[in-house]
Amino acid sequence: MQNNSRKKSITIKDVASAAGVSYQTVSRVINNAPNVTANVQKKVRRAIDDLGYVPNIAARRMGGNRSYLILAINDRARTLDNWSVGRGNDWVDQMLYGGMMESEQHGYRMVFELVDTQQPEASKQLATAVSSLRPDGVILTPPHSENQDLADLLDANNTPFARIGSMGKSDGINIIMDDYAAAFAATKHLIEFGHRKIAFVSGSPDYLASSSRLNGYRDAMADAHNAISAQWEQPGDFSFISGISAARALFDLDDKPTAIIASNDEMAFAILHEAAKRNISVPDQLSVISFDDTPGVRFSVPPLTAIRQPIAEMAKSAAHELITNGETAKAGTQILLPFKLIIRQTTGPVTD
Amino acid sequence: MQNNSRKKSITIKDVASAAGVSYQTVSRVINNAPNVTANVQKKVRRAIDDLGYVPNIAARRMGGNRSYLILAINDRARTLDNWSVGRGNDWVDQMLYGGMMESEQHGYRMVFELVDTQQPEASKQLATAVSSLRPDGVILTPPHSENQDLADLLDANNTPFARIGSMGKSDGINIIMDDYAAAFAATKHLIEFGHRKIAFVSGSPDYLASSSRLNGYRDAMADAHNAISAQWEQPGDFSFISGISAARALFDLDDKPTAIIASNDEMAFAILHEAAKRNISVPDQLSVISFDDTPGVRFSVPPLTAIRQPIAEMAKSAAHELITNGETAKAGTQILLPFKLIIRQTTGPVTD
DNA sequence: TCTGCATTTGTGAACGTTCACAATAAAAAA
DNA sequence: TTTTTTATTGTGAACGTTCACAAATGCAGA
Repeated sequence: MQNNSRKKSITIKDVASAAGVSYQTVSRVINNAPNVTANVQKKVRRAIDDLGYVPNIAARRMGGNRSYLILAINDRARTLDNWSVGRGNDWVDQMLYGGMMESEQHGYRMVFELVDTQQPEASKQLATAVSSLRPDGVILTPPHSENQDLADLLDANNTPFARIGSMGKSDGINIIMDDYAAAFAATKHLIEFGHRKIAFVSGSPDYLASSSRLNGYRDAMADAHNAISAQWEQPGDFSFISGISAARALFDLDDKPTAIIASNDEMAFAILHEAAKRNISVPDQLSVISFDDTPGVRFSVPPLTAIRQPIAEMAKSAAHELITNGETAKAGTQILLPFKLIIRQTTGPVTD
Repeated sequence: MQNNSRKKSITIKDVASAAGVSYQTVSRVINNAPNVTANVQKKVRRAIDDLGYVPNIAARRMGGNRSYLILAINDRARTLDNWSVGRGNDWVDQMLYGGMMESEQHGYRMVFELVDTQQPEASKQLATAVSSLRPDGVILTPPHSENQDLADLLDANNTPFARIGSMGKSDGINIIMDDYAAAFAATKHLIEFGHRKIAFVSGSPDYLASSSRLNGYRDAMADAHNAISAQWEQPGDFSFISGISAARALFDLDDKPTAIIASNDEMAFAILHEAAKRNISVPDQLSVISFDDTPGVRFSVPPLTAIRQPIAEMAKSAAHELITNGETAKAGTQILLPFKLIIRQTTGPVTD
């Protein structure tokens, strides 16, 4: 089978002549355009099926102003060592699953780009990918979803984008989980185990998620007629070190909490670390719940009970939004998705 | 920023007029074509940098007969439950890492498609993806790398493909690990722990990998002047049930082996299962090594020591081969990659 | 029946590249 | 020099689709 000549494929014109209509009519059918008689529709669809015609994505991009491509930006950092102990970046897998399924339904494709964490490399890589592919939308995942330079670049390029798993920003499309409800549920989970003295380590106030999570905790406590001692609400900024400070402050209290909710995994690790140092056994003497459920969480000792971001669903939602609303929904849309509480081994009943 | 009109981008003609040459000359520079004077090269490259020009991949596809796209086919099956315990499909992640890095260097992009395991859906999905994208190459991963229907389809479409992690077939480009060396190393690892009575459960004889692995085992044994009792070589077919049969046969022997090498993870699970049933403690009374290191392996009790397929490297190699040799290397190329022995908790010293 | 308007269908151009080949410039041979 | 050959540069067409608009058809109201 020689292949020196240009590859021949079935084109829209082949379908047109098979169906006895013009190529533009075939195009209308493909694009579900209005004003095509049912009869013609049927003829064309039959011809498409008979010939096994599939529109060429590159030609569609050339002719029109859509590329039928969604670009997903993920973090580049990973290592073989991580993989061999199961610490792969499962974001990619889940995004592909959620995003591809959705994209496919609309005739779209997803292209992945692994981007450096540092500027200016990140901007350069993104710019190249965008110029080359001209995607109809870009999905940003952590840590890039927090990178304003990338968002600005996309704005300048007039390319719609969605941030997923971000802590909440006010421009672009933001796909976030229902932080309030999640915090409420986490608190309730602890209350059901008999905990009353539940502490909360909040995240950086720069992010919308932080206050939502705090409010969820407060309302769940109020709901259970559980008074909150002011000292149980510790400030944090999502860093390990801020988690250590919070843990120390809480463990030094006379009226120690029996459970702590940390606003992210990193701070929860810190709490576990500090507890181990003081021989406070988890979950016997202390229950801990964290937010985000990043991959490393499964490997803490003991494995953390955590609120998990619904990554696949977020990607699906992001793709959907970009494909159907991309051009119009740039104004700071927030899309709220349900969370999931993954119960592992850091939560248990109170043991007096 | 209005966007009703067609999106304007920097084209090859913009670069041409900026550099004071014809667009074809710019094209030559982009494609590293010969017969361009150093001086003109420099002028053009400067103009490209100044304008931030990046060739449009869709237009390149339209004009020429390359699409600059590599299509990676992965298995569609996955579930949220798996993800929450860390059983994601890390193939996707690693392939993206290895494949993308390589593709990028050549101006290529990777597109992923998750394909059903059953025919005829699999063929249909692949056909659609191929017609729509017209990729310059396709990478097939397990279990699709063993699906001959897909290979035939690609052949009919005149689309080069590479199978990675397959057990070895004789057409297309096959990226496989060095099974012989891997089996040799696994055997040696056991010998170093003091094992002499090492059994081997082989895989289905339909696959090239099976005999390579068996030979590696035999040669390592010979190398250590370790005689192999005929009964220690048990046949298998990669299935759990065949692993059970082999385990029973071995455990019933008077001269029981102290270690078993299984030709894949599935059969190793079976051996672990049967050992537990008979209260044979691993690794104290029995060491086990498996091949492939599929994600589930880390979660066996105890976690299996295994030979790992170098997925990222395989993807890299596959992409490289398809991009540089795709058209010509269809005739059954085999590319051998180094393996890696991941030592976990099913191997240990002999305890008499 | 005819006019006018809405609906449906068709035609030419454009998108940004590469290909095939033509034209020019440079180098070698006469 | 002049001619021939070779290396370099340029031009028109093509790729497969959509867009913008033009043409044809259908259908109501006069």
